Amino acid sequence: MSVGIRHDDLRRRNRAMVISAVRRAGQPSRTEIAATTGLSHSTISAICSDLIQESILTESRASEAVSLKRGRPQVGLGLNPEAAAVLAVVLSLNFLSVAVIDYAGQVVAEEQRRLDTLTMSRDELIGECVAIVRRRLEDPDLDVQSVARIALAIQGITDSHARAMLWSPITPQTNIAFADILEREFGIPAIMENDCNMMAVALRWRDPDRYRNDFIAILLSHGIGMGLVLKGELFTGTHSSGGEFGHMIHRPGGALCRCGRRGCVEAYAGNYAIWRNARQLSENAEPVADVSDADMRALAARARETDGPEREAYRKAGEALGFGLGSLFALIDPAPVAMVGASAAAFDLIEPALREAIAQTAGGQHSGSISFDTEPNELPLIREGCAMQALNFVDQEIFAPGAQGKSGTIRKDVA
Amino acid sequence: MSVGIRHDDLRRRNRAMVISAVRRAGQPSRTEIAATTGLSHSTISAICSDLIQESILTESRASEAVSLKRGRPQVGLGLNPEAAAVLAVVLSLNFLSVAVIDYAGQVVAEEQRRLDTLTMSRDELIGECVAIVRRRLEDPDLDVQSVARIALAIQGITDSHARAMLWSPITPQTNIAFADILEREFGIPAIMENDCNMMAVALRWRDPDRYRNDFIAILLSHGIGMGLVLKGELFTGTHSSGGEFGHMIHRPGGALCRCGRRGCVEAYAGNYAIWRNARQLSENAEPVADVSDADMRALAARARETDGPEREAYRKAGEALGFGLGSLFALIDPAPVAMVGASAAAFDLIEPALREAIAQTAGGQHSGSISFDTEPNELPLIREGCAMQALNFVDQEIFAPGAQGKSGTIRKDVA
DNA sequence: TCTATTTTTTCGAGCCTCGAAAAAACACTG
DNA sequence: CAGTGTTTTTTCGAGGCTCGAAAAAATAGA
Repeated sequence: MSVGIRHDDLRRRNRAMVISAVRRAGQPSRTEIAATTGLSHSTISAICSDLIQESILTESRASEAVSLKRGRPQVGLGLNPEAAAVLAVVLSLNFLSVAVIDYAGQVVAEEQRRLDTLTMSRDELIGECVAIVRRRLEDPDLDVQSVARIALAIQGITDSHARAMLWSPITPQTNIAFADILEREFGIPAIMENDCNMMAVALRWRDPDRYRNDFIAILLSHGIGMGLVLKGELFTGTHSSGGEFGHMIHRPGGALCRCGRRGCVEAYAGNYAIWRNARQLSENAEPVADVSDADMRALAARARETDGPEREAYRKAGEALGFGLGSLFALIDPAPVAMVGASAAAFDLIEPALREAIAQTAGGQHSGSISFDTEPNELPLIREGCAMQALNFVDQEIFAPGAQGKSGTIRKDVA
Repeated sequence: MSVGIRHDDLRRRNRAMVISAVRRAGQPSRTEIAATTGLSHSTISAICSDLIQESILTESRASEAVSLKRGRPQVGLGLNPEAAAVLAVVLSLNFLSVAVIDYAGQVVAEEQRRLDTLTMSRDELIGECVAIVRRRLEDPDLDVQSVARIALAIQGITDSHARAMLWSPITPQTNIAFADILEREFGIPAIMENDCNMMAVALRWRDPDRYRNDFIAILLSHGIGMGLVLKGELFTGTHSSGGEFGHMIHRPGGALCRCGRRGCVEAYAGNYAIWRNARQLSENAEPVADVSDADMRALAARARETDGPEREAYRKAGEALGFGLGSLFALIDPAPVAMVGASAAAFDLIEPALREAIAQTAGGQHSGSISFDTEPNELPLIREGCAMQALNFVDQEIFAPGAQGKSGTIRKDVA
């Protein structure tokens, strides 16, 4: 069962709260931090003075704008960019990218690389990931000592401990424990995340007003993915990254899905499915491996022009997404939705049928109030989410325990 | 955002841990509690001595069995049955029941009553609930002062704050704030729970080995309901009790559901749907209001005898449940399932088609390892769950803060 | 320069948990 | 039956943490 609270946990947790308050607010004063955390001014003062001593926070004498008030001006506190750095690695179809992000969240270096992920061997794939990380770590401008975390996001299913890729559409390989591999290779804590989950994390940082405690990020791409935040927490399955919205069943025994099964939402709404329907191929036709963004754009253009099979294909996609969302809403209640990925640019073609379908489901009672946002470019989102997830780890697990907390970590390992 | 930890929270939380350790373990010694909570012996000793002083725990000199060891014998600690009492009220179709449960979890009194919920007016329905509670509270054997919580479970949708029934199949009335009504009437904290959620809570208390952190309880009755526990927490929707598994879409535009929509899982697997299919009525036929348990048993008997429309009706039910579970498993990964309710007695007729359907879904890869338990009688489960939920509230919210904690509660109200 | 105002730090009080040692309560042994 | 060993529980002082109140610091306005 859950464990009792030790006395030393208290400081650790409150330090964590202060750090995350600073990360969220940007340049808050001690007074503002006290207000948002509910802790007393004296406690905040003590914690902040520790954190500054440890070079985690910096005083940014940010009197500038706000000095309209009388009284002693507030001193803004900021994250010290040099306190740490993290690496965000994103592996997607035929594409590998890495970014080095400082502790304040700014990108300080990046590198991108085209690969042929579908045909690479297991060792080649791992080798490329290790190599791109190594090149960044060998950058003379980077203090390797400061790199505190590597986060790797991949399209596909990861395990719930965020250690391994279990399955991915971008490679025939399965069960690659990327997190363990990178940790062993570089001696830096690493984590393996699902791409759609990272999209959701990033959306929350980008627009916390809209994407607060409960929302859905759906990736409309070659396949269909989902990142789900419920009650302020990233939702994951019990064993895997979960949230395989694309493989909920839309029509039992229906169209052939890339996963080999039939009737999945993806088999109607994935790019290959839209392509297949637009071409008026059989629902049993083998899904094509890839459809270029240009081809999809052409398809969408044609659908907008004439009421032919292309438009019908998008309609079917909308219907599948709508009934899928309806079933999802039956479970979790309606929530704001972000449509991400190339096909989000064609959401105008998808939306009517989608809304019509939702209206026929349990979520339908609020179908008018459900709002959709679109964001055609998923890669920056995934990278941002990755970076925030990694920085969050540094905040909570490395800096919150503090210097003597390290002995605490060791004790935990021993126990 | 989440709030910092005050110093006084520490004691409150650790008291809560001790209380829940005792509730779980039955008669643990101080040493055992120290082991399960991870707190030091001295802390446990201090907390226990407080709790005994406050008559929340009792020392039960339970040397009896375990005195095979040398050394000072352990002193068992138990919950003091007289420390408090709770009321568990269960409102289901044409049936209202209440039980008084002491702090140790034993039923000390109960009352049941037949009603005609479908035709009762709003005031009559509320009146019956208030009256049955009042009769229990007026029982001279009961110390009214000790009643610390009323939990009311109802078939249907409740709100996520557990205050009101939003919609229920047992009555045409909607939006009844039962929790507020009972609180105002009796001045006792009350809560409004969903019946299936309470089933899940009870299952976990009954068999914590099987129903630990992730599992599903499905009610097979006139309608189809679900209680879901994920990561050790009862899963609820963002606005409502959520988990409306029965209204996930099985076949878009399909059979007419009791909710007025089409193609819901329930429209194939609810008693009325099985009845409708067994009678070979149209899928558009209006759902009947109720099918007696005897009729359903006769249906099942006939389905076991001959391969006619009855058997086919159960097959369709299994198929709908299977594809529904498959979609659910796509979202949360497979988990143990308990089939509860009268139709669980016919699970032998449902299971083959259910497993066949699951095998065609994303959850299918583990379809062999998914295990189903059946429990035909839902009412005792719901009442148990209600009682545990109420007792848990008393543990966490009343006894954990302790005597001076009450000022804390007041301060919270003010803030 | 003085005053009012707001932010931040300082300081002592009050709790809480912990480890070590002591006390308690028994079984076993000769 | 007294002495010894063992295990559980309590006691006690040390060390931390947060809090409120008061003091100090830093500025705008008069």
